[in-house]
Amino acid sequence: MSQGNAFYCALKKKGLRLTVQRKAVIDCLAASGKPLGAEDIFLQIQERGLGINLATVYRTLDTLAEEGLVEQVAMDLSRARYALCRERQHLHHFFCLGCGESYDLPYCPVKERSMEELLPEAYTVTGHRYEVYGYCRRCNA
Amino acid sequence: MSQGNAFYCALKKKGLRLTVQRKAVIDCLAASGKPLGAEDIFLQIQERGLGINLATVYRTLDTLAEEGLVEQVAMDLSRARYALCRERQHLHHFFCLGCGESYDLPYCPVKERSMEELLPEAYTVTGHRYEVYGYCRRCNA
DNA sequence: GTAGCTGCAAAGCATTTGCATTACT
DNA sequence: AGTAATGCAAATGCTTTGCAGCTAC
Repeated sequence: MSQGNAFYCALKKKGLRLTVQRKAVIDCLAASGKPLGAEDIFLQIQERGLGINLATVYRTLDTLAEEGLVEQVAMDLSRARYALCRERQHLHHFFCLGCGESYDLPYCPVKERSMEELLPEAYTVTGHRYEVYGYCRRCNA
Repeated sequence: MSQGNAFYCALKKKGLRLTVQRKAVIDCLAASGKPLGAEDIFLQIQERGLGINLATVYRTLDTLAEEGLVEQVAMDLSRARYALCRERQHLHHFFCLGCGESYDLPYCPVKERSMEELLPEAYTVTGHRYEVYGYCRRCNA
């Protein structure tokens, strides 16, 4: 409820309905510090006592992604993970291969060096993905 | 046969058998400029008249990936793509959303700036992913 | 000769879809 | 009221697996 408010508004502005299920998905992603898979979201919502269908979670994530409110993360190629998009900073993560936690990377390669100087002429860049893998402090012990 | 030779040797060195099917998969990836999915590889090998089973393609790609000879590419999260690893330069790609072609990126964010200066202390980096999406010259018209 | 591979067919999962019902606006 | 969204269950599609037969070494 708290942090998700901006996302509620964004949905309404786009003419989409603000349902209990959509709120729940947004809240869940907002509460979690790390990217979540559809099943994770489904289970967490159920734990909170709210009923929701897995198919609805998938459809909601699809919708949010289309509206640019959520982004797919490649961390684990065998299942899609999603994270809320933040306004100013890009979504770049460090993933701990030990505990699975993720931490924000305060660095975006595309921001630092313009793509134009790296690509042939007449190419257009519309997006990018940048993720780093390794072990966090705790798991290094 | 041509470019894949180094990969044949690598397999043998690791005590793995050099079968017709494994050669075919390596050759296919070496011949293609862009990352391929298992099905792509399967079809291309069949077109060349060689028989192979899809399951074998998957198993071969798994094996090659375990040995560090092949890398999964995140381009399309709905199906895994693979590319041969090259010795010196990292695997970073620009993907054209129009025609699906991929072009090598002559730039690696991790090489340019050491990760240590960007991450908290006692973190270890073992790998990363960096991919750029957009439109190539031809598709921009 | 023998362990490692392959082929085949069936199983496993994540994700999607069709359709009737429900509930935002 | 009307339409978009949900639930349910079945379908889809990529990927994996068990097992018997084959083959590289």
